[in-house]
Amino acid sequence: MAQITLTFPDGNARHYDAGITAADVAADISPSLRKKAISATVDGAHWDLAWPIDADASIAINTLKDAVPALELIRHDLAHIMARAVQAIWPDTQVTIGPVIKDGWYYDFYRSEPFTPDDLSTIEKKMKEIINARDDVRTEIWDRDRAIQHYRDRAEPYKVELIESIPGNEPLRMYWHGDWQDLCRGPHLQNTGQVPADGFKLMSIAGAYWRGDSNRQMLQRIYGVAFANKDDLKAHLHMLEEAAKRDHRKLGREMDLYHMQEEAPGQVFWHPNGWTIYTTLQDYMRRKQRSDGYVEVNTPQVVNRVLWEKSGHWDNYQDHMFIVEVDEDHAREKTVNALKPMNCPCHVQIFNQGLKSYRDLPLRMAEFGSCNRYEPSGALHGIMRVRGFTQDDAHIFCTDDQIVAETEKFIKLLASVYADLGFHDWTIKLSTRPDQRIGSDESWDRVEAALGDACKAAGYDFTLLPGEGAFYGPKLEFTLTDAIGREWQCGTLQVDPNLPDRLDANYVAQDGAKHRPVMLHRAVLGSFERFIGILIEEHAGKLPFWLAPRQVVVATIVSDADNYAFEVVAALRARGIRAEADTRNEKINYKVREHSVGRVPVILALGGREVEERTASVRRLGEAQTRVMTLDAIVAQLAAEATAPDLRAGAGHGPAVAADVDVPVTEVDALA
RNA sequence: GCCGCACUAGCUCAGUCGGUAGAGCACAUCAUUCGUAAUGAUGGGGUCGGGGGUUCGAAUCCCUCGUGCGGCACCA
Repeated sequence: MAQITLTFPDGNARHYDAGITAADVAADISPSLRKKAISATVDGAHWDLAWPIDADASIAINTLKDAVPALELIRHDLAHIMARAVQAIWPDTQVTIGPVIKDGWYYDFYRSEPFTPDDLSTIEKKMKEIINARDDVRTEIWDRDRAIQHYRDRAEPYKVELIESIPGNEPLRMYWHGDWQDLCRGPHLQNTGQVPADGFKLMSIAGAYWRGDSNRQMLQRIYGVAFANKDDLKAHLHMLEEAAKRDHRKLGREMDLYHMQEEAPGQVFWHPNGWTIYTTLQDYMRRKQRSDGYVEVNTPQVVNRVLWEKSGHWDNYQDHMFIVEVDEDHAREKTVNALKPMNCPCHVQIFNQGLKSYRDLPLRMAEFGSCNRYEPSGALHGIMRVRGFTQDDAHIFCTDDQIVAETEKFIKLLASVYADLGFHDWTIKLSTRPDQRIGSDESWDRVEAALGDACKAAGYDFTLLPGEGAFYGPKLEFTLTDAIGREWQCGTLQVDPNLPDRLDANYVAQDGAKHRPVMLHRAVLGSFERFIGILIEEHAGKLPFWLAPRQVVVATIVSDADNYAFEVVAALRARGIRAEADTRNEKINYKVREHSVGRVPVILALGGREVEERTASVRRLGEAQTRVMTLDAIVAQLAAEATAPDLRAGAGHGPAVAADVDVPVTEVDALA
């Protein structure tokens, strides 16, 4: 028997017969380790204790104290334990797949009767029985035919299909605890008793399509979360409760920002407070874009279907457009229009007016474009996914050679905006060529590389989303996360050589001939609606002072201070600060609480002393401490804080003055 | 769009077995002039999401439509 050398994390090495299992290695170290062990890490791979090791390797024995492998195994085996529990309670249930996900796992079942929320506690109880039974985990290698026959005999067609779709002809690993069996590549715990029985919770039931295909059977998915112990579970559940308090839908009501109602599903009724955030953000973006060399345009809302047919959207997205029919003069055929679902075809119409020269490129054409898309009902989500929204949209018309530089310039603009708005944790995803696409592979190679290079040049990493690009070109997605960690695409940049072609855009190049420009579709915020939703959740409603809809409330303690309160409000408003007086006949405690709940960043309290001394007691949101300051000092300080970041002294992104000067793009470029 | 769940006063929620709807906050009026997260009293407020059905009788049971929530699918 050949000998192998296994090296331990402390650098020591031992020699064993080839084929020794990780469990035997653990036993060789100590009997207690053999008992506590859950798995091994062999040359970096997560290794089942029962698997043989055939060659020299590094090895580490894992116990429940090793968080990464432990959580992986706990969650993984809980998926199997849950499937066993479900089949024990409802034997007519078919099992499909059950992977580990962030914080837990899910398992998809087929059963004719729906699971109810009450069933979750029944299943949990059964799972705890299985854990307490401490059944040993056992695996066997089967060949495919035997496995397929087994699942045919058991009337488990989903498993049959699963095996048949596994490429190659390799044998499969079968897995048991007790008399329950599943198909699984492992690794696994030694026995079900190694799962902490009080560290998991079943969370929800949901529908999910078999194999993610909406044309196929809808299965029932049960989600669970699991941690190494009860305290970690409790901490996780507590975090979810805290996150729910930051939900923009809840805060939107509490702060009186907006509402939505049945007659206009997926569309926002902005209230004065919310609209203040919106317009403040829009003013800011307008300045940022102008100083970055964009020109701003505005295009029609209702556009004849002919343009959408030319652009190709009618074929692909007709069902997702709001159709507007007009019956002029009772003509036999009504004119069919669509509310614009995007701005790009209209921007090409502007580009196409007159002749464009290569000297005009890159031409950066921006619009705060109101769009309407008939999104599927199930997709709507607060103000984050809506049917009526406004993009901070722009299209950069440029040459192939300008793609890298323009993309890098855009990423820098986006990074500067996100930093100004308090976001430091965002990610870039590069979506590459899908199966169904147009254009040559060489062209895809070139453009995908251009986007990746631009990211690196701007100093940012990205992750790949293979096959997720649009049919005409790759895209960068810039994602932010909401209160409970769901990711939302906000910024985007897409390379599109197709639309200029379909809409016959061209420019005259150095050679005197007409050439096609490339279009970069790009947005920093994405939609104002979604971005404001994220902004609210990120700041838990406590927006930066310059964005806060109600910046200062001047609250009187006695009615003798009323006139001074109006004077203070007037002084603040004279400096552009959003201030209002609260002279109601209420106690200061009451006023402080109400405006704190309403997320007003600064409360100025006025009593007899303050009237006397022309001061105010300054209370910042979230701080119990107050500071008495003179009125002049307060006005000066708050006026400074109310200034948008791009207008502050030393703001790094382009001269603030230039923002208001109307100059052609090329000249701004020269300035930049 | 699909699966499941929900919808009761402006908001948050209670409402037993089918017997004619309640609380707190908010709002209004009055009293109170108060020093940093809820002063007290009184009062008004409801087509129980819409429609249909079962029943002597429906917030409650059934059907249907709408909207929302959690997922899935979708996201030009």
